[in-house]
Amino acid sequence: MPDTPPLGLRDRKRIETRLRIETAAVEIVTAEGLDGATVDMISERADISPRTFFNYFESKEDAILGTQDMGEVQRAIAAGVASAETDDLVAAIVSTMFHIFGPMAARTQLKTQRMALVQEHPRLLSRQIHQFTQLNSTMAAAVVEFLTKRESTLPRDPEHVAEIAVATCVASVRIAVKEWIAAGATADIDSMYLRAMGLTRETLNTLT
Amino acid sequence: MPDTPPLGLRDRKRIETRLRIETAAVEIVTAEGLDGATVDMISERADISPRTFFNYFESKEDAILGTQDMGEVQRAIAAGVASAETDDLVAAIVSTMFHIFGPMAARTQLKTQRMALVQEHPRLLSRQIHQFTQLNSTMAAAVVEFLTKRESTLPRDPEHVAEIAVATCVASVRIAVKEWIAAGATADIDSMYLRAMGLTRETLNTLT
DNA sequence: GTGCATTTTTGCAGTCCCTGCAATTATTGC
DNA sequence: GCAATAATTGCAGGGACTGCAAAAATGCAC
Repeated sequence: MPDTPPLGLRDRKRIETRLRIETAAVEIVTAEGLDGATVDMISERADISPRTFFNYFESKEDAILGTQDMGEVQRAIAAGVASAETDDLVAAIVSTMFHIFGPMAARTQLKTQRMALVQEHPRLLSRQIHQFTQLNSTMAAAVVEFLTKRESTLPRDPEHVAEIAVATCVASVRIAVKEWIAAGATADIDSMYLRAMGLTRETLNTLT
Repeated sequence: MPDTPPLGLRDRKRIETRLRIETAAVEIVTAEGLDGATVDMISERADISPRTFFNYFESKEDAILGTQDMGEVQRAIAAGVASAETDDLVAAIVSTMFHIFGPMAARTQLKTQRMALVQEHPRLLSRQIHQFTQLNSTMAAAVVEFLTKRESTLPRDPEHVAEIAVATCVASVRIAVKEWIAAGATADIDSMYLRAMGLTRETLNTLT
């Protein structure tokens, strides 16, 4: 972790502008819908020229989703899963996800609105899923490590089983988050975690 | 299953035109890259006007992916899952997927090139995920119907459990298909089906 | 502060994707 | 052949996005 170097005025302005664009994008899309919001509108509210918009983001969708620094997150998740205290794989995966993403989801107006938009617009969801694709394989690798350490009998194809296991848990978390948003994003994070766990268990029950 | 009604000239031409567009799209993108291929080029090679292109496909990406009318597929899947002979939910989902998609996966030059393109261009992958998202919710609804009919004790949240169950099965099928392609797409479909079932079982075992 | 190098912002022209509309052409059932 | 229906097409236009070069802002010496 390199400590923050002192930012000059230039960099501070750049960060602030970026945030202004993200905020404007989320607000306008919330109000006007995904197709109703134009880059011109967003730029105007963010107080920049339309051309500058594309200096900050490659596409309208990217601005709405904001920027994810996935490298950091990936390392954290891998470490979290592999070093989980429990022997329960589901708990290891789900709790790690909440430990990593929970703090990021600290309720700012921006993040909450953004999550709602992702639920609402499939186009955004698929783009986000795509961003998360790399993350899934990282998680799968961590799960393999988890299994190698704890399970006396490994499944025949640890890697593939791990991928499916991750898919299952991620789906549960996604649903729990969706419910959380639908309920107004008021409940605390812990209850969302418990909900995701419960859903997974019920599903496993139903499938076996 | 309604037996094939005799197709008139009109319908035959439509099917043929659609195929011509898909082929032209894949060929040109293969040659020129995703951004180098324009709708105008594709239309010219397919011998239609650019405007007609958009009568067949919503977007350039859809033409490359060869998006079938998902409505048809969705109805088939819903019917397949709901009317499965088995009481095993996993078998119902996985076997329905293979029954619907198996025949579509017959190996052609077109399909092989298409799969390569999807690997190569993240944007196409993103779009494909989008298509699958719609399909997933249809399947989830069918699973709810399945559960309502067969299970004496329904889970507390049938819809959500169904979504997670579908995610799990779809992930298994995806892996089985990936293996199949990696192995040169030579083995028969049935072995792929058995593989997907086996993977799911192993995963459920590991998770519980 | 002043001057100079670097970075950022901006306008502009242009390409491409995609849509609605209305005219034209092709197929179908009679 | 003739009307009904469906497919194709051209056209006008909006919106996303890019390259380029001018203009403004910033950083850094002095």
